[in-house]
Formats: sequence, C-alpha cells, structure tokens
Amino acid sequence: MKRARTESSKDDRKQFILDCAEDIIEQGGLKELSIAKVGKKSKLSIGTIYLYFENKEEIIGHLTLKSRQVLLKNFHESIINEPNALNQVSNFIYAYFKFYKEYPFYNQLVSYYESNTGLEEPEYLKSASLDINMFVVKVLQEGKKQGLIRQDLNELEFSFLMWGTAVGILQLIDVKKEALENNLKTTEIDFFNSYIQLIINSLKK
Amino acid sequence: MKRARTESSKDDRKQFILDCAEDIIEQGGLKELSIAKVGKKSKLSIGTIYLYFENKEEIIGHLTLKSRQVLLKNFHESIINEPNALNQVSNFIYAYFKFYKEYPFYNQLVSYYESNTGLEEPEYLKSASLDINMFVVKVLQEGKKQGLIRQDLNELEFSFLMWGTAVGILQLIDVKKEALENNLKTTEIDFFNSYIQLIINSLKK
Amino acid sequence: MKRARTESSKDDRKQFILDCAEDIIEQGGLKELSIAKVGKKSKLSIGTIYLYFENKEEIIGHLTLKSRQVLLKNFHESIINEPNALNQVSNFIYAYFKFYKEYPFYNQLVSYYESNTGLEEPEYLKSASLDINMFVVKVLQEGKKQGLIRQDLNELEFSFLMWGTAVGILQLIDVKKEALENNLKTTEIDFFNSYIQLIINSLKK
Amino acid sequence: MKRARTESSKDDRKQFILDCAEDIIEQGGLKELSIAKVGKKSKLSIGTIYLYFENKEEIIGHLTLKSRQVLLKNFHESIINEPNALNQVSNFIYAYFKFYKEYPFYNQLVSYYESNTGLEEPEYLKSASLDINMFVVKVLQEGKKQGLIRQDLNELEFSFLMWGTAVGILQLIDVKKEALENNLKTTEIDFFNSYIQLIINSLKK
DNA sequence: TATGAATGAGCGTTCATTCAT
DNA sequence: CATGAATGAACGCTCATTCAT
Repeated sequence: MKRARTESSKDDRKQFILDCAEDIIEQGGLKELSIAKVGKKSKLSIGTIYLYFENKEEIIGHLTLKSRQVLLKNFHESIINEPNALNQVSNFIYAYFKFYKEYPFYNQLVSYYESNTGLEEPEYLKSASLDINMFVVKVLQEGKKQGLIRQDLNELEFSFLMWGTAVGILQLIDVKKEALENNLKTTEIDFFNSYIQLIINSLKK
Repeated sequence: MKRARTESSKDDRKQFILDCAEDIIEQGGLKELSIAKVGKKSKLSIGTIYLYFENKEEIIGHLTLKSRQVLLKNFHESIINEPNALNQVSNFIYAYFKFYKEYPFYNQLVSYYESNTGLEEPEYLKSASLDINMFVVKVLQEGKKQGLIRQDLNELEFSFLMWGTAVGILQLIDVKKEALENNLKTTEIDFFNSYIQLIINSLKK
Repeated sequence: MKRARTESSKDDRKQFILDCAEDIIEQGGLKELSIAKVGKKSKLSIGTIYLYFENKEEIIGHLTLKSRQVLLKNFHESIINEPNALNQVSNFIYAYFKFYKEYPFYNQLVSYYESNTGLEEPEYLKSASLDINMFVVKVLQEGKKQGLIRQDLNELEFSFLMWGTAVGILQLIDVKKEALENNLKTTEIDFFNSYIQLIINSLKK
Repeated sequence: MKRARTESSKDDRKQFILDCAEDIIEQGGLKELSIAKVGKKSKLSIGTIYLYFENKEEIIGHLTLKSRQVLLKNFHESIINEPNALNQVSNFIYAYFKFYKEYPFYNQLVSYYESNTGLEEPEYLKSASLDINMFVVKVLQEGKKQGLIRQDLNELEFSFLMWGTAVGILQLIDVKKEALENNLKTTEIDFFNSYIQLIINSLKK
C-alpha cells in the first residue's frame, strides 16, 4: 500500500518534470531545453531532476513517448462518429496536421534519436510507435471490408508509408513555408490537403 | 596565370575544408560539427578555417549548396537514355534514394536553417532548391505531353509533394530500419520501391 | 539561521570573486580582466564564476558600484570634525586623491560603459554616481549658508565641474607623472594641491 | 637624392596607413582598430603594414602624435586676430572643445598608453605634448604682460592644470551626457562654457 | 619591398553531470 | 529524498604577429 502510494507520487513528480520540460521546448524549441531551465521552471533542484531521470536523453525520450500517446489519442478521437473508413483516413491525417500545429516541436523530438544520438529508439518508444501503426492498419482493414480500399493493399506497409510521408510533408511545410507561398502561391492547409488527396487516391480501388 | 593558380589553390583549400567538415558530419551528424574539429581533421589551425569561411554557418551553407547541386546532377544523369517520362520519374526518385545513402546527413543540412537559427535560407540555397523543383516540373510536363500523366496535375505542387514525402520516407528508413525489418519483414529497397509506386500511381491517368 | 548563513556565505563568495577581479585590474588594468583569470586567481572554475555573476559586465558593474560607495564613504569621513565648509571641500577633494591612489583603476571602471559597450550605465550605477554629486551639493549649500561661498553658485553644476576636473587631473598625474617631475619640478601632491586651490578660489566670494 | 625620394615615399606610405587607421577609429572607436582592417582599408597586405610599423602600438602612437599636432594647429588658429590674452585663453579652450567634437576618439588615444599598456609615452609623444604646454605658457605670459592675468601665476603649472581639467571635463561630457541633461538640465556647450569661466576667473587678477 | 596565408592563444559563455551535505 | 554548488570541457570566434615566398 505504502509502496503504491510512493510509486504513484514518484510518477506524479516525474510527470511534473516532464510538463515543465515540455513548456520549455514549446517556447523555444528543443535546443532551449537544459536541465538548469527545467530546474528553474519546476522549482526543483538540478540534483532532484537527476533523481527522476538518468540524463537529459531520458527526459526527451519520455516527452517523445508522451507526444506519441497524445497523437494516437487524437487519431482515435478524429474518427469517432465517422463510419466511412476512407473518411477516417482523411480525418486522422488531418488530425496529424493539427497536432503538429499544436506541438510544432514534435518532429524535433521524433528525429532526436537519429540526429542527436545515432542510437536506436528505446523499446517503449518503438512500442508506442507501433501502436500508431496498428491503429492505421485497423482503419485500412475496415476500409477493405467496406470495399472502399483496394484489396491488394499491404496495410502495415502502407501505415509506414503514411507515417514517413506525413512527417516529411510537415517538415517541408515548416522549412519551406516561404517557398510554398512565393513560388507555389498556396497555403499550408491547401498544400496539406493535396497531400491527403494523394494518399486517399492511392488507397482507392 | 599566377593569379589563376593562386585562386584555384584557394578554392582547393576551401574544398578541402568542406570535405573535412563533411567527413565529420558523416561520422557523427551535424551536431558533431565544430570549427575545432574541422581544424583537427584538416590539420589546419582554427584561425585558418576562418580565413576561408566567415563563420560556421557559411560552411554549412556551402555543404548544403553542394549537396543540392550533386543531387540535381544525379537527377539529370538518372534520366538520360530514358525517353519515357514516367520511367524518368521512377529513375530520379530512385536516384534520390542512392543520393541519400551516400549523403545520409543531407536532411540535417536542409533543416539546419529553420531548426538551428530560426533564419531563412540564404538566397543561393533557395535558388538551388528551386532548380531541383524545376527539374521535376519539366519531367512532369514532358509526361503530360507523352500522355502518360494526368492533365489536371499541378506540376510545381507535385514537385513539392514529392520532395517532402521522399525526405520523410528516407528519414523513416533511417530511424525505423529495425521496425521495418522486424515488423514489416521488408528491406529498405523494397519499401522504397513501394513508395515509388505510390508516387507513380498517383501520376497516372 | 541556516538560511542566513548560506546567504551570507554566498555573498562572501561573491565578494571574494570581486576581490580577485579587483586584484587583476589593479595589476594590469581593466583590459587584463578575463573570466579565466578570475577563475585562476580565485582557484574556482570558470563555471563557478558564472554561478555568481551573469556575465563579465556584471562583475565590472559591481566593482564600479563598490568603488563609488567607498569613495562616498571616504568623502563623508573626510569632513567629520571639520565645521568650515570650504575646508570640507578641500578635505573631500583630497580624499579623492587618496582614493585614486588606492584604486588607480577607478577611472577605467567609470568609463567602461561608454567606451567598451556603447551602452548606458545601469540604473544602480547612475544612482551611486548621483549620490556623490548630492554630497558635494550639500557641502556647497552649507558653504553658502556660512557665507564662505559666493551666492550665485550653481551647486549641482559645480559638483559636475569638480567631478570632471578632478578625474582629469588625476589621470594626468598618472600619465604625465614624469613630465610633471622633469619639466615642472613638482611633486604629485603639490600639483594636486594647486588643483585644490584652483577649485577653492573659484568658490570664494 | 634618390635616398631622399625613397624616404619621402616611405613617409607618404606611412602617412597613408595612418590615415586609414584614423578612418577606422573615427567610425567605430579605438576598439575597432585591427591590423587586418587597416590592411583592407588601405588595400595593402598585413605584412606591408608591419613593414612600416613595428606593431599596433606604434600606429596608435603616431595617431596620437598627429592628433596633438592638429590640436596645436587649431590652438594657433584660434587666437589669430585676437589681441586680448584672456580672450585667447577662452578661444583655445573652446577650440579644444570643437576639436574633441570633431575627433571624439581623441581621448581614447590620449589615455591609450595608460590604460592599455601601462607603459610610458615614447619621447616624440612627450615632446608634442610639451609643445602644447609651451603654447599655453606663451599666451599666459602675454596675459601677464597685458596686465590681465595675476602676476603670481605659475604658467607652466597652470598649463598642466588646464590640460588635465579640460580632458576630464570632455570625458565627463561624453560619459555623463545623460546625467548632465536629466539632472542638471543643461547642454554640453553651456556646461563647457561654465568650465571656461572657471578657468578664466582663476586667471584674473 | 611586398605579400597574405597561417598561427594559436585567447576571449566570453554554456551546460550536462557529479557529489558532499 | 533532496539539494545546489561546483566542475571543466566545449563552443564559436578574434586578432596581433610571423614568415616563407
């Protein structure tokens, strides 16, 4: 009993630290995150931060985890009340766009392991990642059942294709915003809708 | 004559420094690039580096420019002797895959300006970027003429869609290599070919 | 209690760092002051210095403030037991001479903000500066009351005149010491006394 | 003959380099002066600069010399057509004010030896300095003859007093400009005129 | 005479991590 | 559990001076 309470209060503290770290990133990007700043924001000492997390990387890992969980939750919410599987696809891709607008630092977290450590993702991150894949797979399977999606589709493969292309498109929107506006004379949202159409068309029979 | 030799030796030195910088990035990512390390690798003093480049950003800018030029060159080479425009598309997308394998740090360079400085890309980088877009546009226009590509296609928009999605797919291949192998039981190259198919299908009439 | 002790030890450390910085300036001028040198002198690491001061400027600011406070204290002490306001003037100008001999780097600190940063002095420095002016003003007012100083004197203006001329005379004594001795056949102290006479005469009725 | 021509052309070159150095200081203060910048401005190589001057200090020394010579020339010009010696004093002090406004970097040069090297001034600087003193001495002697200046005045001593106080007043005007305006509600020129009056009054019988 | 490439110690500043309390 | 002072290597960058040509 006592253990349980302690554990939970430890988790609360952990979560609190993560929230503070998130605030910092939200305001200035991943490069602004430092342990000292987390300490200041949380009003905990630096040493205490290291009591709950082994190192900075672990904090970033947990933030990544959390953001993936939030993303999946958003995906689920985006399709309730929408029976048509193809529309569901549109919906959750669009949910990703909104998610990215709300957490613009998300891709920085996602690409953290690749660009900043060269290390593999830890197991819990892989797992959260696969959860998202499985969500997509289920929607695509339902689409097949509904006869809206071509039968020869490899759902899991397509889930990876969607994941990769969506991340890339959002990065491009971020980095090339000006080029899109000046050369293509389009808006972010119109461009993203073209991307959604690209995906939808390649799913149809 | 003497002038020409001197200028060229200065350019050689510049190129040598860039090569060293590239080596460093190749081995440890953009975050590993520091002037001191370039100095060590090139066996030049720190001051000498600054004789050839005004600051670190200029080095990164040159590397980015060079990689874009190489990419465009690869694109051009990938389509000579291939008359069919749709095949040309396959070819240059695949050329991008090969390019990325050779310059795996490429995307880090691309996103450098946004994520690390908050500044816009300098004009010469934007221009090199647009050159690539225009290459793609021309191939797509030719495809329309050949009756292989749907007439309602917005070529420039599609060039951006290709750019963004291809970058994302290659990143995913890098980061999720293991997941692709373990869960999807596929190879990088097969997965990338699926991506090419996705693009080709969405171009066809 | 514990808090008080901690706070005071932090202040002690701060003061210790300032003392080390002062030593360095005293030995080689303001241009010799560097954080690394302060670290070496204090046997603290560079990082520790930055634990107590935000940046080098803050260190210089504190030294400047301290020296102004010491100067004012010396002024006060120089006039106790001296009822005659004109004598008080002589006394505190002479106190400035002694102060400058003890803190020969003083003028370098004063002109630091203008010549080295182009920035204005921070408010607390301006305030300490004005305190000194107001001390002078009070003495001059008292001199008027005593009928020793001409009634048409603008006290505040004269306090600035004294400030400026005294600084200049002491600088000259420093830089032209040899010329004073060789050409003028006088000593520092005699020359400075002539300056005091100049001031006193221009105050008299 | 040939030697003479060579020497003179060498002097021309030296002068040209000094002019370039002066331009740089004029634009950004003494701290902006670097040999590389002088090289760029003069379109001479760094090595060539070192052919004409042993080190940076020597350049600064020569600039100081030149400015003292210009100052003396201005002093002379300020008193022609003015027979009254007391007015001559006013005139040349005011000429100093104008000189300082035109060459605001002047005091930086003057105090360079003290604050930046701790070394004595070289002989040629001392000599130029004494020339200025002697100019003042002559005017003061003339004033005595004219019966306008008190007979007990030590002219040489007073020339040093003037020199020191004037430099100090101009420094104060520079550094404390804001304080003068905000607290004293006066202008530079009015304040400087008060200083002139202070000097004139202390000269009078 | 003239060049200018090269040096390298130095600068102010940051920050992940440790550890004695 | 919790603290936070302390570390020190690393960063990007500057610049007076040297020296081989």
